[in-house]
Amino acid sequence: LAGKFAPLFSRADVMKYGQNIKFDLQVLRKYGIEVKGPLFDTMIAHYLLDPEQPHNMDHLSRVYLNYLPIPIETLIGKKGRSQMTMRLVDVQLLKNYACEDADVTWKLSRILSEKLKEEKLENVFREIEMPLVPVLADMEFQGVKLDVNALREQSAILKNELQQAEKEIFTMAGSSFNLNSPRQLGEVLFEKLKIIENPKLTKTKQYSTNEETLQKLAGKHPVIDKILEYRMLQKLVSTYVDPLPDQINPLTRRLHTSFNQAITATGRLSSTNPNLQNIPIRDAKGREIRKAFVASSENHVFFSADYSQIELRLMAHFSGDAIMQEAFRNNEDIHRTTAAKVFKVAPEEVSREQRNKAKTANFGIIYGISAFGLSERMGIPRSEAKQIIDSYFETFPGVKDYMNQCIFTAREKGEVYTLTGRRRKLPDINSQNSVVRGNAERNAINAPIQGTAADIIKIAMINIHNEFLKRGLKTKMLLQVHDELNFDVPKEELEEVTALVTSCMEQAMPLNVPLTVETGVGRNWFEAH
DNA sequence: CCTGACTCGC
DNA sequence: ATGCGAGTCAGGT
Repeated sequence: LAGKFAPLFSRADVMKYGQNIKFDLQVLRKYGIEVKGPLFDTMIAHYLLDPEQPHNMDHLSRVYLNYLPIPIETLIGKKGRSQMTMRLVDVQLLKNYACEDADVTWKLSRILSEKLKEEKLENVFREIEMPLVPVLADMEFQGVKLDVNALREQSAILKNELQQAEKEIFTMAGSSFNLNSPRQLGEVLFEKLKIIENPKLTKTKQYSTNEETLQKLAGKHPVIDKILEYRMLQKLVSTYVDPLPDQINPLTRRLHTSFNQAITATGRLSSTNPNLQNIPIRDAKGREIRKAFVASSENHVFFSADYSQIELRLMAHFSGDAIMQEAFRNNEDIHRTTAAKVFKVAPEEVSREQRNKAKTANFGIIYGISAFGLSERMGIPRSEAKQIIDSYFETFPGVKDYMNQCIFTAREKGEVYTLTGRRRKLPDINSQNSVVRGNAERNAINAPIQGTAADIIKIAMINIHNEFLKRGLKTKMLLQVHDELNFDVPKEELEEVTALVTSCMEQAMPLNVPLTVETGVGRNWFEAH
């Protein structure tokens, strides 16, 4: 049956409609059918119209067609052990379901297509989101090779350290308990050992034992450092080292993530099953895990390319701030330059501490931070934080104006936009509740920046994918981590691919500051990054 | 099966 | 009380 439709699917002049059409592409691919040409995904169309709403078909059908489709549960049962597969469903029931599914998708597409046009979202839909679908499908299909032995070795070492830490903690605490239970840990620390007077509580009145809280208590009792060590080791083992090998597909022997294109409020992708966008890097022990993400063979290398400071560069672009733009045009170390200007010292006189504070301030700015937040983050008094912020805005007056402009636009339009016209609605921007309103104001500043960065890397991915195809390269794009792309490259293609990827990423969108890309290469992700 | 606390990434 | 995500575990239903 699939064969009869194959010629239609391969026609570049026929639009293919679907709800979550990446899934259909992948199913058809299993039957050797390559789908070509323009796509229309109702899920993604609705995501662009209102990213924070649900995008499942039942919801869309109810809202736009005033119709409740046959729930899939009536065919295959509820989720869980007893759920059947589509193959086992009576063919007459399946026919009704499938035809209705196609009909609802088509009817939705008529309505959503019109709305995209009316709301000036057709361009980002047609030129970015739809062309990205087959790119992501290819990346997911390709998968990444995992060195299982490397992880097994790490697992053995970490579990030893974990046992040792656990033993020492129980000795210091004078009893055993479930260390993975924050509640039990809190009772031991604050009721049994009584390490401080008035412990911080969570919103549900439990003792707070999170990392930030424990860091502040580190000097009070030697057990605290051990607990922090235990937490780190436990996280590495239970989230990465042990589960990852179990998620390898036995047929392909690769790890295949899913990239979700219709989840985030800002336009970023997200990654699940497994999430390969949060593999550890900051901590040395965690970073070792990246050694297990390897090139597909001895003749291939793992190649990584990431944007340098893309969000701050976008702040410089949007704000038009002359000082910040100049720093990027001269390819300066932006945190050092910021520190020099904010603390009024020569760039070469900037201390490590000053640079770190400037770095925190730069990130805080993108997120719309307050003096309070900055003081917490830097571990300094609020008055000092306020001085830094004042000095920051004196240094970069355009940034301050731009931030106010974002909030003004949001109040007027009830939404904010990225460079491609992608939008985020901000219904709370005029809320009477200052907490709720403050949140919307930070979104108004952050969403255009984070969202434009997402637009840019999506454009780069599409162009890179097309160039690979056009030039007949065997290199495969594997992973996207928000400002970074990773590839499996045959050694003989490395030179060409490095130039091509760098160029596609740097030239993805013209801005009034340059975008720069840093690349790395090695046998694995650890070496490449 | 759900929620909260926690911790990993950009 | 700085933005955006996902996974694990405990502990409750």
